[in-house]
Amino acid sequence: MTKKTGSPKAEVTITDVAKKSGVSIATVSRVLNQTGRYGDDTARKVLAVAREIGYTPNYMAKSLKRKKTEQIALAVADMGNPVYVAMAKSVQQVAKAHGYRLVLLSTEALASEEFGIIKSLSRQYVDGLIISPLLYSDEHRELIKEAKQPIVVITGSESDPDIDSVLVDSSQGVQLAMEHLLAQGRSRIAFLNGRPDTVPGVARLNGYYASLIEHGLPRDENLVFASDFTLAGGYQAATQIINEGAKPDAIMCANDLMALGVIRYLREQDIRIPHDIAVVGMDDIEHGATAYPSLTTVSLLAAERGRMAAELLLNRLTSEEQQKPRQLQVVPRLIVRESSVVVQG
Amino acid sequence: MTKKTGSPKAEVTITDVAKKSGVSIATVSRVLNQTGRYGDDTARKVLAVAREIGYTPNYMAKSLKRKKTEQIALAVADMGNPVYVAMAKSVQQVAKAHGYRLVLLSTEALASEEFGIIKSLSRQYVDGLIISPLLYSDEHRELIKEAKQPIVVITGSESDPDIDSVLVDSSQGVQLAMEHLLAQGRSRIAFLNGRPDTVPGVARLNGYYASLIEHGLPRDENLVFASDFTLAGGYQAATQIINEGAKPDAIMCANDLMALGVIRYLREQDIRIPHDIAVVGMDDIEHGATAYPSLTTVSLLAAERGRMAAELLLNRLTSEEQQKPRQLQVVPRLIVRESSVVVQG
DNA sequence: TTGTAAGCGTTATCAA
DNA sequence: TTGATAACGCTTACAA
Repeated sequence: MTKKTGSPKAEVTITDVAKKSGVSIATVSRVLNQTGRYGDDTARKVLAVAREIGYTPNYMAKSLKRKKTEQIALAVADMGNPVYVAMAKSVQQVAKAHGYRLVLLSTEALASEEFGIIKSLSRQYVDGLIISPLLYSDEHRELIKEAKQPIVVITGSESDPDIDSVLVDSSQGVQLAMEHLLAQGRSRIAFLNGRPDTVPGVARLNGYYASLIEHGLPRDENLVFASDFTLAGGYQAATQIINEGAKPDAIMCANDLMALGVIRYLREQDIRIPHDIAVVGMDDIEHGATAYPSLTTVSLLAAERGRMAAELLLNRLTSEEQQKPRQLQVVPRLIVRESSVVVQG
Repeated sequence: MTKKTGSPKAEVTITDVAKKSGVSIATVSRVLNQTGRYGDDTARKVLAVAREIGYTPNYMAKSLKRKKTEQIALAVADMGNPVYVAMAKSVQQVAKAHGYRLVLLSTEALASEEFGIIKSLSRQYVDGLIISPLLYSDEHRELIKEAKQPIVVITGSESDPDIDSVLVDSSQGVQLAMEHLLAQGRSRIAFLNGRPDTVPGVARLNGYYASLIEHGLPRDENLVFASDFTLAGGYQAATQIINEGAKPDAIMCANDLMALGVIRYLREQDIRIPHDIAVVGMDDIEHGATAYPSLTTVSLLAAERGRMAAELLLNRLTSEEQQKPRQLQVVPRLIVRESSVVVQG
């Protein structure tokens, strides 16, 4: 009997193991899952046969029956943003500690993808989902409530009492940074937003306006810019900010990636940071600390939020009793580095 | 009839739809999948009912029957490394174009995770896998050949003719960079490796030694360092390189992330780059172009390799005829930026 | 055009 | 301690 190379390898099932070891499939199942009772000899035999013929369980069948996959998913807008990677890492830790695996889903900032994931969660083969949606409309919320699997949302400050959420008020974060900039004597502060039609986009812009009002500063639309939440987006927007003559003495960026792009452009133009223009970001990604000059930023505690969300979700998944939805909150923290304070001397 | 809030939502199945619309489950299936023949009226009715009672297919059952999930997985060592993100993005594009979804798996540089993924691929609920393993032992290869689902490996130059692979000789890449540094008049070139027990670690170190030999340079073990393939790893190693008195005039880093960490430390110490020490990385991540000074690097065409691997895999998945395994290769490219050439004037 | 029924590979209940 | 057997929710011959 020869094995035809390249032919689709036949699936060896629990039935094969049962036949070859002369027991019933029920017994094989019990031995393999160490459930119920079975004899020592039987176990040895079954295990040996299973190894010999290369049995490997079919998880499709298994989870169809058990109604669980022991996997959770994390859906974020852009894996290219280190802040989401940091979040993913802490989610993965928690998941692993509970015997769950993490599946990463990148929506590429597409609302359609977000919808798709929520709508047919079972297609992801997971028991639950953590999602940090870029868009969070009523429709999103409706879908989330109707979902058959537990979902935890990581988002801004607008919470829905019926949805498990981990919140952070990034508008407040922007205000923190604005205070700082103002305290440093900056007065023409430009705001570089990411996509303004997104949850973070809206919140951060609002924070900017709120600061202006609080400090009795004029609202100058010529100082407001928008681009993508990316390095390239920041770089590209910087060319605009500089060349359209807005003449700011500081640029408040909606995230670190953009801020890094801005720094790059300013440096290329020999504009001194922070002397000529101060730059502040948001998210506290590792590259910010490493940049030159190092980037002042506002931490939104991504890792912490990931951990909280994961614990919330796993608690839902593993605990028996029905608990009502919970909203957890985290508060932004300002991290001052070189890009915003002029060193005298 | 009241809906008990918070109670586990009951799964609505194809049977419910069938009952409520007064047809058989077979018909429902046909309508929902637009397969076989069915009457227009029936279709309308079924669709309406399905929507009304919120039917959503159970993918577990579906793929148990059909033996396909229309998903593929990409397993990489560290999602925190932008080079893998770039790779993931191009894989995702190809996958999407073929109607497949991409599931991201991060092994956190753990060999055990890599093994686990290959061994029980069915647990990932995917039809195929692309893996860029940090370790690639005989055992890895054995497992890959025995796998029931197609696997494509993205790795160095040591190919196995029985395994679909996308290769790049990073040793050659290091040599390219070394030529460049030597041409710039550097003579005490330190090598900062990542984990030396990994595929890239071994290859890159070999490239370094090969260059030395080729140019008749002495092999000085005091110039060889190793750390993690991360930003923090690079930073930490730089403190060693500088403080242990190796006195190099250039540092060849095994990847960009490490190089960025090195640059950070050198700058903190007011060591001029490239004047005092030139720095070169490898991978060509976006942050390298943005760094200060911008980073000379060697592109290993990550995006390109991702695309090739994805196409190879999807071809396996969708084409009927059995083809024999293929090995594709890509060649490294030097990208010269500020960190390695002194500008005169 | 539709329905019946046989699986897909498991787990789990119930007898033996 | 073990074995039949009925699900799990779906697709797909085969019949009607």
